[in-house]
Amino acid sequence: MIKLSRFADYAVVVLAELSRGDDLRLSASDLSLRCKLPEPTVAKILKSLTRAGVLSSTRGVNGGYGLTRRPEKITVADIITAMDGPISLTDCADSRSNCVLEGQCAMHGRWSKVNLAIRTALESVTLIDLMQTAPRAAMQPKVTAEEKSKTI
Amino acid sequence: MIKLSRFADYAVVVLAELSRGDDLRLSASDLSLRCKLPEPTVAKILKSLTRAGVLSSTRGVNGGYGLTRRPEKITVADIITAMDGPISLTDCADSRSNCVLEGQCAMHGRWSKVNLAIRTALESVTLIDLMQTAPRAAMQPKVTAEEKSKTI
DNA sequence: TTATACAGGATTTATATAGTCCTATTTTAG
DNA sequence: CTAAAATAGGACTATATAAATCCTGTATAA
Repeated sequence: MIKLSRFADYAVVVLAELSRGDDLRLSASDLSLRCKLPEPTVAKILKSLTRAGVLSSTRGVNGGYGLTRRPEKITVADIITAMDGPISLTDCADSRSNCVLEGQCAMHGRWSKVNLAIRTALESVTLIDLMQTAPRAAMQPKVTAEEKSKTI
Repeated sequence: MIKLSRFADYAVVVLAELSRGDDLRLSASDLSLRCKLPEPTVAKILKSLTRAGVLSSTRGVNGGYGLTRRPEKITVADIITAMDGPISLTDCADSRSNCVLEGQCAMHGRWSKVNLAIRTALESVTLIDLMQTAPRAAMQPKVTAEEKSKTI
């Protein structure tokens, strides 16, 4: 299905918040509050974005996350790749899951044109483009952070 | 997730078979045999493609399916739309599921650039393009038609 | 040296896809 | 006129994937 994963959508919201620039570094719990998204989920997203090199992290007291480059240099392709792995319409079939190189199996051969077209499309839109059209709301999670913390 | 649905992949295989042009019309069972895909699945795909106007159908004895236009006029976007519905990274959130018009809700506004870019990319590749790179094999279904028909 | 905050993995839960099957309708052949 | 062949459409079930949570470990600064 050609659908955005919920994580990728959340990631945009989180990155948009970090792009506002009022604070240089924000912790996972800060971002959870500001974006109104569940903290465990936000934490997971931040880790993925850090591993992908989109964010840098600082441990310890007053630690947190910050962008490694300016928002106009962060593309939708970067974000989706960070959250869901390489952008490819087909994850190579069955047993030969070590098929990473394109042009090696029939599937990749057949769909490589399409994959390239999609990647190019996603690389052409940046975080700035996404921020200009809308403020900061995301697909709502099934249970929000607030509801969850209302423990009797 | 930006992944092709299995149905969309199967559809390409089936359409490729119909594009060979040796026979004008082929039945669901014919296509199932030729493409080595389970018949119920093939039947379902053919129905969807017919409803979408990519195929025409004829009922009754000697009936079957045929292309409504030449393969170079059938785009990947046509096929994916037929199988999985409109190409949009976000199916509009929650309750307001009757939000069909873009620009009406924040989600669509935010992602409309990306949706457009992807649609354009998928419209630029035709069935002919897919056929030239690879012959006719698809992601394998978990249980193949042959195995299933080996009923003791 | 203790509290804070990130790192990474394991596990459960929910959702959406894939696959199958059943009944109705249409059409041609005999 | 009847029977067989073929599509139309929808309902149901199982399964795979994604989402969400939780737990343990490690680094850092006050």
